[in-house]
Amino acid sequence: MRTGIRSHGGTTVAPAWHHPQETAGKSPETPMATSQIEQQVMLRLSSAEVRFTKGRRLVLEAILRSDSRCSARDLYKDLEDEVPLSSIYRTLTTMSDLGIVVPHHGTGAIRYELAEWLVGHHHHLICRSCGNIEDIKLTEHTESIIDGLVSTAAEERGFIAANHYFDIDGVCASCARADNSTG
Amino acid sequence: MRTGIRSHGGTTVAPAWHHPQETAGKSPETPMATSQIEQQVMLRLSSAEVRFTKGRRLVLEAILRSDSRCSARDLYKDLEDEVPLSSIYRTLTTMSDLGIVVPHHGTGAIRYELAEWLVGHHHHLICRSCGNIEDIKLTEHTESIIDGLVSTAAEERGFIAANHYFDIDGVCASCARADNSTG
DNA sequence: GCTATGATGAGAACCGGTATCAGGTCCCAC
DNA sequence: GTGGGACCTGATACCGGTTCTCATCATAGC
Repeated sequence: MRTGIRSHGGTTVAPAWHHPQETAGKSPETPMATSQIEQQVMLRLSSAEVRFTKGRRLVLEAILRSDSRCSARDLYKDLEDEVPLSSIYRTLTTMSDLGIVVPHHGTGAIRYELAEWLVGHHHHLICRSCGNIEDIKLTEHTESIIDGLVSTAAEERGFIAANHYFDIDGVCASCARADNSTG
Repeated sequence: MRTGIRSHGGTTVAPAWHHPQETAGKSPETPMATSQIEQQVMLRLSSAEVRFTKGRRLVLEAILRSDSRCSARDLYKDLEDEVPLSSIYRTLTTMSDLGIVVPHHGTGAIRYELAEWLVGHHHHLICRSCGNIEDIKLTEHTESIIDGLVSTAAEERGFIAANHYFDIDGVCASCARADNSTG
């Protein structure tokens, strides 16, 4: 676990947390426009001497098109006979190592979403019933309270905090309604 | 995803979030003693009409012995030629459905830890470098602040919050030291 | 254009987890 | 105690997601 470097028979890059933008925990107040995101991704790829090939562009565009986090298979559905599944996996691994996308390990397949430095800092409402995950942005005031709690808890233990997860788990509005009406 | 009921060729039970102790989000201030946990687990199993067999007892004891969250394979290492791997998987599924253990999907295998109603509410410091996860308990005051943030964020969106995750990701003290000394 | 290096594509291999099913165990009624 | 039914176990086959392999292709630099 120490090195964090994976190969997959292709490009080998440094793990995400070696990128200053991640560890600083800074992310834009408002998400970037799609074209701007593509620019930023190209920059990061080139700074890691990784080519922005057709396959990688197609995968990135598919991720941008999809409104929620997506698995390799989801992307493959979108990109069938344009990019083979193995290349999608490879691209996701590369982009994850470069901190462009973030993997979410849950039930079933790993799902990826764009990193916070591209789409802005956010949290999640996770529905236990339908499994849906809603992204939420908290107010600046709330975030500053959370930041305070994080730094206190971390500093007390000699831990260097880089990021925090503040996710809420429960039952979403529509499932709660459905559950009420069916008993 | 709706029903949450899995079979696995064995016992079929209601999913964890149907148990009042979970959804109420209440957990003891201080963790129970081992024997007391075993008592509580027996109670929950019997209330679900699931037997506390030798295999299940051995798996539970192995979980109690291990100081951190463990995977089916970890337990198998401990219980080799006492409980076969397939039975360990089955037991973990059963206990997870009954809300006795909680699965953590991460890199690699699913790792299980005892549910909060048995070991108390806690949060995590996750080291990106060595992968170690440290359990931390926050002060009552801090928890009440978090509870406030949770209910505000949830209520605004018609979401019924049952639990929250407040985990901090970064570099642990020992990895930070190692990283400094090696450059 | 040539060459070194990186990237791709197809498919095999791997691995964690689940399903199947025969056989064993336990509980309860009689 | 014994017979029956429900539950549980153990061995193994199977499945789906992911990674590896390797031949081939593309690109940048000379």
